[in-house]
Amino acid sequence: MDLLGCLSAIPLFAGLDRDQYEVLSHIVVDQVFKRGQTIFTEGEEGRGFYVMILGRVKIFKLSPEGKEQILHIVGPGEPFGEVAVFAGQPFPAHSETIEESRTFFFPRADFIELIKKNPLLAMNMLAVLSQRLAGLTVLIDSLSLKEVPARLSAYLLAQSERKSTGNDLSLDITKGQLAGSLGTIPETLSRILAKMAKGGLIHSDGRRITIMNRQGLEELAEGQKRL
Amino acid sequence: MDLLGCLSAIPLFAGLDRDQYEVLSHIVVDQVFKRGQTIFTEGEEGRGFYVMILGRVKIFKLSPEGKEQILHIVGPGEPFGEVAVFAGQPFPAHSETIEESRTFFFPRADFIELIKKNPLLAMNMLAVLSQRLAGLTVLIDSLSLKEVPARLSAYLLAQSERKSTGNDLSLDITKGQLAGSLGTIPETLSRILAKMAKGGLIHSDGRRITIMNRQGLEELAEGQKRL
DNA sequence: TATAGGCTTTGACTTAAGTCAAAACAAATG
DNA sequence: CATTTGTTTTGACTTAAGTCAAAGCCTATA
Repeated sequence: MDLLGCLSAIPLFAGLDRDQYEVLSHIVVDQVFKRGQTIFTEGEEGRGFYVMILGRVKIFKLSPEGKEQILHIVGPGEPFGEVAVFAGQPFPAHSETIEESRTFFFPRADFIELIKKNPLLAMNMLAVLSQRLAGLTVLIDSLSLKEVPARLSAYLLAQSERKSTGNDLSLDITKGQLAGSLGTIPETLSRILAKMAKGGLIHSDGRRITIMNRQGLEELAEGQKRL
Repeated sequence: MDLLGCLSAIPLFAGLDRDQYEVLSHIVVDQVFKRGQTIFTEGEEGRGFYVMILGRVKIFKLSPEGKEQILHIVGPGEPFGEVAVFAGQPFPAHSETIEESRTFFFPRADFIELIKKNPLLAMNMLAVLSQRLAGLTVLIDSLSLKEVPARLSAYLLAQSERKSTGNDLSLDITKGQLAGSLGTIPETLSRILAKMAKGGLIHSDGRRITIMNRQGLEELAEGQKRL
């Protein structure tokens, strides 16, 4: 797809006028990555931010022992790496593609110029950052105050909601990545899925999962019941 | 202190000119709270945001069983509750004063008008949100990838850094609140402090703590050593 | 200064979830 | 299609941190 077409499909740039798209198209850097490539590393200086055009990246923290906590999986249309642009700090996390990807890179200085002249763009960016903040808040809540079965239930319910595919859903990430998103490890995830299946809450076959008892899952997610 | 004096001491409003302070002073609502008062509740609609003038509030999540995870303790000069203004979502967490406090409240609609006309204000707000995001990122890292002794060590080191009072420091929150900030409970915190003292890492007497072995604490914080 | 309420500590016990190791399964590539 | 590489599952074991209950401390105020 052409530059302007891509740009106008990005919610962050919604409502901008022709001139502004023009400017954007001049400062943007079109990039392609293979699966598993690092886009930036925690601690690295942020020279700009990215918008995902096609594919997906994981944004994650890494422990010294190599355990990953995924903060966010970024899909098409979403920006990432913005924090480093505005906070004047290095990137606070790592990012790596989980599939072949295409991104638009916007150099810091140019973008700041642009945003200073476009209140709407500034408001859009404030909305994006605020939503991310709300998102991390939910993650903290779940890591600190819920146990793994509750987190997994919430994830499955959210997923079936988002895709509105009834009670059937197919994981769009590996179970290892799912474990990393839920703040646990693959072994534990595996055991809990097995337990949920045994308890008649779900039916699980590889990546396809069917919700057999939605209310049960909801109670688990709320912490009203235990597995 | 008078309105304008207070306003000009707030980093978020740094660099604004006289006219803009004038406008701010007209839309601001000066509020006073006693210790332990709720300012807003998770899920409540956000009609505006706050800046702390004097005192402190805790921003926290609550589990069904009543356990608290503190996201942030807001002190003088810092804004809070901004997410609800820009994300068009309800407040994502609770807030309650931990001491007698004075806040400035800025109603949503008025403030949005103002920010649309002031690129500098927008940039300042972007910086604030970005820093918060980076902060939550660190919290997630520590909750998910570190154990309690490491979190506590990091906290003590950061505290002694921030106050640059050598190896002596005095906790400025209760141990219960500290536990809530570290994602644990008072009993666990108490035991770990006792263990650290026994191990010669610190000396602890009520709220005063002396760092006896800084390198040891650093190793603990990094996860290179265990308690 | 007595007393009530909130903090903090300690002990005994339970448990969720992690580690380590190995097998079983998929799936990707030459 | 065969083999290599990565992912998922299972089992046996360990452990950090939580629960519950009780006692001990502060310290604020009446």
